[in-house]
Amino acid sequence: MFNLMRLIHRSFSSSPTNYVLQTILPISQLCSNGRLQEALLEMAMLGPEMGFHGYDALLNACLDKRALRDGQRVHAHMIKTRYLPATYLRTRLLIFYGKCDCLEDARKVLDEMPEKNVVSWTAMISRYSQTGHSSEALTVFAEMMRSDGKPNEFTFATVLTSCIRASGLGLGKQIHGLIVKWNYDSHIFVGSSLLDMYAKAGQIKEAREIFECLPERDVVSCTAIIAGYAQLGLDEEALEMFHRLHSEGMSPNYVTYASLLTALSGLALLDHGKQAHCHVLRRELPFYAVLQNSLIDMYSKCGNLSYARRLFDNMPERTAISWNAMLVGYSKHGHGRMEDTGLNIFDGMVAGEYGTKPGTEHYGCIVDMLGRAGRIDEAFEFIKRMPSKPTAGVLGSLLGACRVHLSVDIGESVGRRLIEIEPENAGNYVILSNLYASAGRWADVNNVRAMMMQKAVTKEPGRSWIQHEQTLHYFHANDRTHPRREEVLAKMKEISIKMKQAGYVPDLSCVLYDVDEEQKEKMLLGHSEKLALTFGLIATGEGIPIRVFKNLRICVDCHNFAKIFSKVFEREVSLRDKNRFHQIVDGICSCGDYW
DNA sequence: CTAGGGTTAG
Repeated sequence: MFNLMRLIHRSFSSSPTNYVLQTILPISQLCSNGRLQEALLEMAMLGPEMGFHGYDALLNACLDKRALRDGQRVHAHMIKTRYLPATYLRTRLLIFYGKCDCLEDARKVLDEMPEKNVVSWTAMISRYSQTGHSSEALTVFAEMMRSDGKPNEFTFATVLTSCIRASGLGLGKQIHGLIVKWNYDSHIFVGSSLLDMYAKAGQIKEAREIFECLPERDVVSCTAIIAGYAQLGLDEEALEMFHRLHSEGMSPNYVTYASLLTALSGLALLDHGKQAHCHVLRRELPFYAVLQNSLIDMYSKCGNLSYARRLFDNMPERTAISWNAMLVGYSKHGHGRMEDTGLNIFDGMVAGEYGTKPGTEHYGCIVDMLGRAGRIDEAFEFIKRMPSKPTAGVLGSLLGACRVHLSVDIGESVGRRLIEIEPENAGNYVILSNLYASAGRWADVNNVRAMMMQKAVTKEPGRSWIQHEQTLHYFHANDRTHPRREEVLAKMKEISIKMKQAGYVPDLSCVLYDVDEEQKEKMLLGHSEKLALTFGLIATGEGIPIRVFKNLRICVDCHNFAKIFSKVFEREVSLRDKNRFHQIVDGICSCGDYW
């Protein structure tokens, strides 16, 4: 380098163009030595002779430091000296503004470019998409297509991520068509973006197919398919793909672990979750908030609140998600009981104490809270006072509360309304018919069933499982598939007698069929969570806690059964259902029977 | 010069 400089010096020292040596070379040297301010002083002394190299060096230095002010001075200098930058330099300017989060300025640079190329278009699209401005990203993409710009693999990889967020799968499919037409579909970046799009749209089969057709796979594409499954609650499939990633010789990174943990929390596999945690620590993967948040969630959903709390306390920086995960943990474990505090906070919001007025989601929280506490009338009044139309989520949580607290009238009105809004959601029909059943209104039960059949809505079948020696043992209601079902049934007969002696009274309102009482009792004993509990008693040694999981919400009768079970057999029982954790010790549940 | 996958929430 030094020799080269001397060479340049010798050949140009007497030439009129030796400005390169005297001015621009020092500027780029100052820039690369991090002495940006001095370089800017040099610039101030010069006119248009700054030229391409001078501006390029300065802009690069400003970009490195994200020095917005300084970059603006460079830009101003170009304008003042009437320098007309070429496409490359304009693109650098665009990227600079984009990375400094000045999207409007970046956009202006793009608009004023006499000739745009793929890079300038793509840089703009990518900045919009990375800052969450999905529809703007799509607008720029559309403009690019209209003005005959030809997208490349970079453009496709980036634009697809905005499709699902801003416009739905329709546009995504059209772009998919272009990708196939121009042969970018086997490109690994484009492919992982594509499969991610289909997965996020719920079309996991398509996503899997794209994944399988990729000529090569890497951590990112594997993580995309794992995350896709995990986000849809297809936890076993997610685990399967995680194993595949391993067996194909790749190493998971922190994003992979975050998604893996989602799947593990879904199945409540605490031991595997701990293992994943160990791997993360041993491999010294970056401990970003994303990863910590998913660990907090995993521990809390797997029943280990104190670990979750320890992680939370040790976080150097918490995001909103960390707080949510922790709060959800407490509330699912029944440590909530904070209706009055909640109402206070809400009133404070209305009074403007927190700088934000309550929005739909806050009204939703209050409705949920009141509903769980059995204050159904108040919750219903609250919904009427909401500033906007109540969402299906809010109505759904109130309907659930009506079921638990047997408020038939309000439940009926909420349920009917909900079915109008969400006719495809099987849960709505099921809860409404449960409610009718508990009131003995069998004609209405049949009516709702008929509506369900007519609209061909199907409900996810209820099942419970228990982990034993690295295997998950699944049970359906009246299970006929488990290899040890005979043993379980025999044991069930035996324990039901002991249970009754200890005060278990079957809650017949939990049966959804109009049959005689003896039949009802039999049906109750066939519930999947009871079968899993019984299996746990057989399979594990004395005094070992039994942990059962259910994919839907646990029924009132099974909850009661489990409480007495824990007392009679001196076992700690933990029951995790779709929404909540029930930690039962000596007949007392952590939820305080507050669902 | 420009690119893909991520945690919570009835």
